[in-house]
Amino acid sequence: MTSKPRTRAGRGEGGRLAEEILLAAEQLLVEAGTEDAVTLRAVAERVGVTTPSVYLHFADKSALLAAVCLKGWAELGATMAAAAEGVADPFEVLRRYGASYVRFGLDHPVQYRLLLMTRASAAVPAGGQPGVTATDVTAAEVVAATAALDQITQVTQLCIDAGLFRGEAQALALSMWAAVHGCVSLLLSMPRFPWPPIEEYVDRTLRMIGFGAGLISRVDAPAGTFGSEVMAAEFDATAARLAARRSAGAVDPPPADPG
Amino acid sequence: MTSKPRTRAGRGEGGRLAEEILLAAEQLLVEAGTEDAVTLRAVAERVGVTTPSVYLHFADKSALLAAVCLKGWAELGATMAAAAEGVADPFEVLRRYGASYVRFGLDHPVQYRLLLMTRASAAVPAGGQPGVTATDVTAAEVVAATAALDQITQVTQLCIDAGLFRGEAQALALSMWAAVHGCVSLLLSMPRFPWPPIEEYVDRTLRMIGFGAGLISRVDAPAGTFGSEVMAAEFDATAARLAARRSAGAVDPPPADPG
DNA sequence: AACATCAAGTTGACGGTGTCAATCTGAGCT
DNA sequence: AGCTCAGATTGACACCGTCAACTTGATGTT
Repeated sequence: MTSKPRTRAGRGEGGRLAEEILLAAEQLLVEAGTEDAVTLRAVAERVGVTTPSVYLHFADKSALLAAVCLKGWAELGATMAAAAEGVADPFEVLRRYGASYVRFGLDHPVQYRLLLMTRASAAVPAGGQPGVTATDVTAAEVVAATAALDQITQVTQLCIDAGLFRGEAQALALSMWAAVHGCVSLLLSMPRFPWPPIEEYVDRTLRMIGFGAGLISRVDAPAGTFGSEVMAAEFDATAARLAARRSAGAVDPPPADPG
Repeated sequence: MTSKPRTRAGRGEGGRLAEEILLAAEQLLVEAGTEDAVTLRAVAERVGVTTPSVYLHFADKSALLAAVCLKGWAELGATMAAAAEGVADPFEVLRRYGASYVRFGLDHPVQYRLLLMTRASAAVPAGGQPGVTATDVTAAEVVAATAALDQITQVTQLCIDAGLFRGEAQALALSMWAAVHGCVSLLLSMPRFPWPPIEEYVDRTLRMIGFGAGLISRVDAPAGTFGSEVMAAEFDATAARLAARRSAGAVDPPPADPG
């Protein structure tokens, strides 16, 4: 079964196997598209090593899976940043962050589900350094997950500074996170549901939560009430004026196709 | 191990065990808080029967788990309806639907996760009758999941009829679903994250997505653009007028504490 | 009341899983 | 050349979901 003879690792170089194991696990994960295809035996065989050897480098199976997820999530921050590069308008940055967040989730469905759609990954992000030894991943795991949130929070703060939002950046960001995460989660959980075109769905959700953030952060309605009839007329007037000023060219030109 | 002697079931009455199995599985699920505590052996022992007997009533383990989830989700529709009973304002109904949806998810964490936070439960809700034989649950599973969505969609349509929203009800409802589901999913996935008070978090998210729905459904900005500076002033003016009219008592009185 | 029927339930086993204690082995230092 | 101990293996354990073959007993019929 084992193909390569595999020269044994030297004294200090034991960590080499760790990387190979990580890679093999990741391959199995994306190939099969489900985490229960990632068997310690399958991983070990692919690397060309016996099963219990995995335990020399990972505390247990869940630690291995966590490490795999972590590896994928490292890209997200950079991806989001790249999607918003050169964009000055913080509101537009927010939209692009959201869009690339969703795209990332759909591109890495298994990792996303493992990290953010399972029970009780540890949390309290205080002081968690990414100095991950591939064993105490549980702490670093949450750091990776909240890194995206931090990025969103920062841009939200910029929106506040620009006078577009009001209130606490973190609070607004958490709700926007819920919206984008909800999109990803639903799309992943119900792939056969008759969704509208994904891009439209995501964009509509982003505009709703974004506009909502702008408006709600200025309305000091008591928590727990919506108001109703008044709003209809008010929204109409606002929408009309926004459209008018928009067509007058007072804002950023529409960006190129967000591919 | 088996406590009761268990009189054998009669000819046509084989379905009696099915219910007991279902109940035992549900108990194990909520007691342990995780689905992998629900072992066919554990379930069988709790009922007082041997393991393979389960297969006489459920196709396999996943069918059993699906049936358990289904049982829990049956309540949701009624819960949502009850939460909005006697409320005339469709916008307020929407808020209460959302709040009770989230509350339901947090109250049934395991069932919620199993049904809406795992991979690829079947879909295409067309014509799926809830005439569930406890075996072909996969179809009825999705019916239960989308029942809540349908309820939201209907009230969204009422909001459209009332002139509060514009556009396609289903599309708006899907985005609002993403927001509330996102709240539930995040709260369940990261219980140790330093969340703000849950009620505030949920209410804020609901107001954001609700206001956003009202506003965005009237702004025909090209998809993929947000606009920016203009909005700030516009939002200020809108918020001020909304607050003024609100304090003039033009809308529904604030509801009692939504407990 | 005796009997045959066949759904309801059991027995025993298979292959697969994560995990671990005990053991071997060989690369690198002395 | 030989020691050392990190690196890797052996063999086993307990548990899992699942199934084919078997037993049992409540029921409808005679």
